[in-house]
Amino acid sequence: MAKVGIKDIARIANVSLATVSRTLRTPDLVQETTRQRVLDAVAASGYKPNRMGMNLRTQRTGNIMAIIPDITNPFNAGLIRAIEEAASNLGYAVLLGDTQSSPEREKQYVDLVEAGQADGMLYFSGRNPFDFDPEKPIAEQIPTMVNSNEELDFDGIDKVMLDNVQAGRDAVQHLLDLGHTRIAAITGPLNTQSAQSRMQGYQQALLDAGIELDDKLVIEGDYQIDSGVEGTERLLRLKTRPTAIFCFNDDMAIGAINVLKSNDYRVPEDMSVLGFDDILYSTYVRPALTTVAQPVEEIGRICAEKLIARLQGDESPPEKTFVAHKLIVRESTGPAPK
Amino acid sequence: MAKVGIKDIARIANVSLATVSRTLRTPDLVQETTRQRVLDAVAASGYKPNRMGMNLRTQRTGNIMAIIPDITNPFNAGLIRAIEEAASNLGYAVLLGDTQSSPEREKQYVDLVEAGQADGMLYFSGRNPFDFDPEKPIAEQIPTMVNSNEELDFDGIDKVMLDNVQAGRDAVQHLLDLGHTRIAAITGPLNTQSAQSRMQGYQQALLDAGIELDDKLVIEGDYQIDSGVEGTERLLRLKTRPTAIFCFNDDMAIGAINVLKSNDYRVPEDMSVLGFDDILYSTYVRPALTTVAQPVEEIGRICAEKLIARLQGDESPPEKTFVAHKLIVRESTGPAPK
DNA sequence: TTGTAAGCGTTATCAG
DNA sequence: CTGATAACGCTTACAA
Repeated sequence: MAKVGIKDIARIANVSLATVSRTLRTPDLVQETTRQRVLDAVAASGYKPNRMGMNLRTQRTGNIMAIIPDITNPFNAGLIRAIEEAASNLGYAVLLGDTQSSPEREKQYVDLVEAGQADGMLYFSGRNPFDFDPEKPIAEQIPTMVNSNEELDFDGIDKVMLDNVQAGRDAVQHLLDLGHTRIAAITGPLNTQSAQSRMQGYQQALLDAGIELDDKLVIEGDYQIDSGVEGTERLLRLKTRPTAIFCFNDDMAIGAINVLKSNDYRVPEDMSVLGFDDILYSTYVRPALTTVAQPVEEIGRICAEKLIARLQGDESPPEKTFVAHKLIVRESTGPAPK
Repeated sequence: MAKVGIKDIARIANVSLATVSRTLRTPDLVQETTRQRVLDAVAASGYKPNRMGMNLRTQRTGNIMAIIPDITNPFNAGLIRAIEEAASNLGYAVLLGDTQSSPEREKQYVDLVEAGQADGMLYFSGRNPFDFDPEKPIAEQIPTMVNSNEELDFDGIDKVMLDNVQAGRDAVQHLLDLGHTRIAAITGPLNTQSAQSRMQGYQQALLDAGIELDDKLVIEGDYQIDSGVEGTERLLRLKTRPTAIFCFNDDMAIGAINVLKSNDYRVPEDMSVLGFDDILYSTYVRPALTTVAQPVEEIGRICAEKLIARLQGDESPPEKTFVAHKLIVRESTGPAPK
């Protein structure tokens, strides 16, 4: 590309560099006729102010970085879309950091932000990538950020969270209400806060209902379809089988239903399956998935808007915003078999 | 964040700015003892070279931008993941531009690249966002780029493409082989090159088999689940119904199967359904989807590697790389009903 | 209203 | 092997 710079415009329009810059940034400060001359030159030459120069001078990039475990998970993809939408409306571009849950990759992307490649970041992991001094104020040691999905174990930053304990309770309560007593769980990785909390909700609901916990009915998954498949296969081998399976996300529930059908179980007549997230496909699976919906659009939007507000000078104390989950009853859950 | 700069390091290590920079970029040029002193200072202070300064000076950002219609489409998400993976291995970060197929958003992201926010771009749309002079060499008028998925109507850039005509033929031939003669198509948007080409393949296969084309059997979709739903509903209302539906992507096929089941059709006994893309969910839908697979991982990787090779000085003539599709027969297609 | 000039944080050139 | 210094392209005091 033939590079045309601010100097060229200045020469063509016969003004100084400053005037060109002002015409583009603060047109009011520039006389009508001069402004027009400059704009004409810009249009004629197709000049685009160079971001690198601009970024360095203004100390901002106009980028925010989203650090996320896996973009092929539809929940995450929806999140990114919502973020992208909100950010774009506010004049920011989104840098994507897909980490495949690798701590090294997480650190690597955080480094990029700390080096000024982005003005701030959205962090959807529970692993602390920083190495800060807990004695000193945290805000001064880390980049501007919002944390969501998986909660970090320190305060002093904005967080957008779901009440996963209550969500877990609600899910199990729905199954209890349908008369189930042997309720299995295929969890997420148990070193994540989301899975731990849902697990806690699961246990609380059962205990409150006077049902004894059974280790055999809890299987650790990894939020991927395959682990729903394997988990369900294991459950079906048990001498006393469950009558319902609470999967900690929809992907695993889809895997579960698949195995059940392959083995001639009717869902929900023989076995109820409950998911989590309410991804698009949950409506189209047969039977349609009963699931705990997370408000993806809202989460993504709030995250982006909150971060950008901070970048634009919002100094209010960091807060934890809770978003509401909602049980969506479709066809994959039904009364416990006799 | 307390900003520590190259100056601070220079002071602490008692060397000049230049030496600090050299220690980090070209350690070989620096004496062992000095190097150690600098590295110690860097480690102690947690110094990260500022990208903005670096970018401006070196005239590169280390970013590539991926401009894509919709990240929530699993095929696109897989593409982005593959790109991200390959780019990250080569030391590049990926800027995401989700355009929701809006021409304005496409232009907007291209502008960002032209302004130097990224070193090059991957462009997955068929709409020309440029305003170049066809007389002059194109390469000098547009940023370094690779085009894929939907083909742009000009040459002189690298492209990574599927043979959509042949893929369409193969899909229809599979249905013909099963004895189907009334084969419907739910297409993508007919202003896209991918849909046009698949359509062409569809027509060719039918004509070659001596089957007359029937406009009523062709319905324009938009690659979203809903349009598969609506398209199928329309087909079912026809006096003489088709016995097979070729959907131009898997999402629409999933929508189609859903409608069929709701209306008590057995798939594939009463109606065959064929998809395109081979997204992850196509294995888990019931019946599992017969589909034309695109090698997503390969496409993403090639795109990223090709672009980065260009950015690193590859001057070979632009080429069009073809990737191979593959018909994957699962359960959603079967012999035509009598 | 406009121009001059400093400076953002690097890297690269050129001496020493 | 190391240091001084210019330059990358832009914005923004400050001066005129």
